[in-house]
Amino acid sequence: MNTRDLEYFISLTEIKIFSKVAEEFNVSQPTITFALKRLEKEMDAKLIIRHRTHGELIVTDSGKQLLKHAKAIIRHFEVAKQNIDNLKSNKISIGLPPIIETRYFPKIAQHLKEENLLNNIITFEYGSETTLDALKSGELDLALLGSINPMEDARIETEEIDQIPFYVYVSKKHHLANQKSIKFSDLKHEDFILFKQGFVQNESFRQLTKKNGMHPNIILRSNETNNIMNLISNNVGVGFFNSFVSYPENVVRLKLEDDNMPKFVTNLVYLKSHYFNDLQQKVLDNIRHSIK
Amino acid sequence: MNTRDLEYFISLTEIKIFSKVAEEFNVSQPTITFALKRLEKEMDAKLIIRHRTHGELIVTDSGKQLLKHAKAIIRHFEVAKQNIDNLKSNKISIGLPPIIETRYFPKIAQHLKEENLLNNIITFEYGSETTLDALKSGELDLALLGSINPMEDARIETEEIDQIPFYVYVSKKHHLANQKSIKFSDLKHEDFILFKQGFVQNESFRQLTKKNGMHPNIILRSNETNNIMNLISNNVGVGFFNSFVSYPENVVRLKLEDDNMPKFVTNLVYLKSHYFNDLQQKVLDNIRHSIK
DNA sequence: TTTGACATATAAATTATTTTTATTATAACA
DNA sequence: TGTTATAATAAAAATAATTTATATGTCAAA
Repeated sequence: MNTRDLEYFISLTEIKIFSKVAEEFNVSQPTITFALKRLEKEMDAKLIIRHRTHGELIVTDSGKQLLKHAKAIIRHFEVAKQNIDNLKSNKISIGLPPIIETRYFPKIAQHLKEENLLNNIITFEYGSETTLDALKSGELDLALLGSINPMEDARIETEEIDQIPFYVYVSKKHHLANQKSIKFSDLKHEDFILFKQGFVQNESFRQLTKKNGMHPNIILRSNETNNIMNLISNNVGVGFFNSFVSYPENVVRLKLEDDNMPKFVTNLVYLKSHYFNDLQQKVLDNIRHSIK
Repeated sequence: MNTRDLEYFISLTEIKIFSKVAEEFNVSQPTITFALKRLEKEMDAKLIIRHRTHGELIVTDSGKQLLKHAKAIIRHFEVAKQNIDNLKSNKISIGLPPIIETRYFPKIAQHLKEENLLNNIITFEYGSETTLDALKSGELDLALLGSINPMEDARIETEEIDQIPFYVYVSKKHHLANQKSIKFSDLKHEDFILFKQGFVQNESFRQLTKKNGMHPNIILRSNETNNIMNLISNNVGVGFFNSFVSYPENVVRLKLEDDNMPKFVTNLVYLKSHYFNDLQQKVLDNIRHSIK
C-alpha cells in the first residue's frame, strides 16, 4: 500500500471535494477516485459515502478508523526522515524550556564540555507545550520538560528528574509579605502576573483556581521572567512560579500550605520510537548523570 | 512510498540475506535490492552496509531509526485492518491481563454465552501496561485492567470493579511460614520470584521496597503463575501477588500488616472517545453486570 | 593463485500499477 | 429544462516494480 493514497485520503476527509484534493496535489481528479478505490479494496470496506454534488461527503466508521491510523503512519514517516537528517549531521537536538534551562543547563554544559560533546548539541528554547510538540514531530531528539501530572502519552518515554513545589511571589510592600506561608484561597482578590500560554505553571494555576472556586484577575502574561519579577517588585501584581526562578531583594517568596498541592515535575523525555546512536546515547547518559 | 518496501526492509534486518528475504516473500532477489535502493533514495541515507559474502550485513544508524518507524507503520496498518474487520463483523476487542482473566473471565463468558454474545468478542492477554497502551492506540475497544492507584487519565473512562490486598506467598518449609501475618520489612533478606515487566504487582512491589529502604534480590521473573508457584513451593524464593492466583498445598499465603498497603484495583476501562455501537454496548453492559 | 560457491548488483525486458485524457453520469438548482 | 458542479468510467499513456539473465565481488578450499 502506498502512503500517497493515505495522503489523498486524509486530504479528502478534510477538503471533502475530490477535484479540489486533486488540485491540491497537482494530479487529475480521477487519480483521487482511483486512490480511494484502492484503499477501499485493500480494507475491504466503504470508507467514504459520496455525494456527487457540492454538498457533504460522509466518512464512514471504517473511514474514521483508517483516518486515525493513516495520520499516525504519515507522521511516523515524516519523523523518520527528520530523525535521519539529525543523525547524518551528528547532532542531537534538545528542547529546554527557559525555566528548566536556567536550572539545569549550566551543569549539563559543564559536563558535556569535559567530554568534548558540547558542540554536538543544538538546544531549542520554547515553552513546555511547544517543546513537546516538537519532540513528537521528530524535530527534537530529547527534551527536558516541566509537567504537573505525570505525562501520559503512549509514544513517549519519561524519566522523572525532580519534583519541586510552587510558590507565590509578592512585593515586600504587599500585605501578605510578612506571612511565612499562606493558603491559595488567600489570593482570591489579588491581581496576577503569569507566564504566557504553554508554560506548565499555568496548568497548575488553573487547577488551583478551579479547586478554590476562584476567578482570578490575570493582568498580564509575559515570557520574560525578569519582566514579570520587575512588575511584582513594583507591587503591580503577584506571581505564581516554581523555585527555579531567581527573584530580587524586594520580592518575597511565600510557601503554600494547602494539602495536595500540585508539584512541578521535571522530566527527561524522548520518543519511544527514537533510535539513539552511540554519540547520542553518550550525550543522553551524560545529561542523565548531570541532572540526577 | 510503499509499505511493501518497508516489509522487505524489516525482514532484511532480521534475516540479513537478500536472497533469503526474496524467497520469504516469493519474489526474485533483485526485487529486494531495488526496494532497498528506493528506500535509501527516499531517506537520502545509507540504510544497510552490504557484505557481498555469506557474512554479516550491518544496519546503519539511519537504518535503525527507520526500522523503528517502519515497524510502527506496519503495525498501524495492520491494526487499522483489524479494527475495520471488527467493525464489519460486529466484534468487540477486549484486553484481559492473565491474572484478571483467571478471576473474572469464567463468569463473563458464562453470561455472554447465555445472551448468545460470546462469539462477538475477541480477547487479548497482555500485561496491564501493554494492554493500556493497546487501548489508547485503539487496538482494543475495552479492557479489564489492574492498577494500584485509581487510574487518572483524561482520555480514558474508568469504572472501578474491586480492590483486593496483596499477599506474600512462601513455601511451608520457609521460616516465615508459621507467622499469621508479617511486615513487608521482614522480607529484607529474602529472594524474590516475581512477574515480568508490565504487571501491576511490580509497581506495588517497587513502591514498598522503596518505602522500606530495601534493595530486593529478585532471582527470577516469569510470566507463568504455575512456574512461579512451583519455585516458591520448592522454597527457591518468595512471591508477592494478589489473591487472584491459586496456590498449591505446600505454599502458604501471608497477610501484610503494614499501614497504607497499596491495593490491587480492578478497573473496567475504555476510551472516552470510543463509540460503542448497539451490539458493543450490549456486550459492555453484560460484562459490567457479570463482574459487579 | 586459481577456482567454485555463494551472494549482491545491474541491464533490459516484462508486467503491474498509477495517472491522464476524454467522456459520461448524476444531482442540484436557476 | 438546461446549466453547472461534481464524480465515475474507459482507454491510453506514463510510471513503477519485478523478472530474467548475467555480471561482479568475496571468501575459502584446492
